Amino acid sequence: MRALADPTRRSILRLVHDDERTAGEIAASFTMSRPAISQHLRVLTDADLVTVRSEGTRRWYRARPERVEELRDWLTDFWTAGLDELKRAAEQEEWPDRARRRQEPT
Amino acid sequence: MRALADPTRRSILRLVHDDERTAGEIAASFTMSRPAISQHLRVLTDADLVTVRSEGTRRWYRARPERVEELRDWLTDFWTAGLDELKRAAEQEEWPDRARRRQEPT
DNA sequence: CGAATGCGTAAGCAGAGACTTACACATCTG
DNA sequence: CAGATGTGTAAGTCTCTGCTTACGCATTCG
Repeated sequence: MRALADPTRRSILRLVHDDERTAGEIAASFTMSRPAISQHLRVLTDADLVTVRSEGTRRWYRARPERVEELRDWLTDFWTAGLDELKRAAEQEEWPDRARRRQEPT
Repeated sequence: MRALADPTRRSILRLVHDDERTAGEIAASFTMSRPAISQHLRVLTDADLVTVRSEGTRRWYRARPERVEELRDWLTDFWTAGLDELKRAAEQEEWPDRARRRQEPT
């Protein structure tokens, strides 16, 4: 989710949507420095939104469409299905008990 | 999009999904300070994800479901429909012309 | 009125995030 | 092997974000 929050990363994702591309090719599409793109690519791969394939010195990147769809489905679920359970969970916060857990619900 | 990137804001959104709630009620659901929630509510209202209604000294918040669905639709479009145009636009970056605009594509 | 309630805003701070330049490393190529 | 090529990593900077405390401003209520 956070990976998609950045516009540059969204652009990158679209670039490698149907064509495999090398890091250099991708970087050439932007004005910013190559390392910056490399870091964005790292975020995207960590989020499993793209896959990498090494070929010689080059690294080919490709999007993983199923992951984006996963995210869209999650967004749907977030909003409709299972809402009641989630809401109840959120409301539990209203009566804090001693076992206070880190604030990182879905 | 950025508004949904924060987990606290997502929780708030769910809280006011089907019930109108006051700022105080919402704040009581979290461990963090009330002003912090107030700021999150501001982000959400700025993003038109919730509406506010003043009643006396209280402020009632409610989610705008259509906006979330809008976002989900956007995500779908982002990934499927209109992809070619968007991709072409992104690739234009490859040949930067003098009129360089701020890096903020979709 | 004046105090109390319910909120938002201001200001400050610590940490995260998106860049940069400089560098390291692997792989091809002569 | 040595240089060139393609790429990731390190380290530093600047800005944004999410919090906090302190305060200000309406509204209600005694």
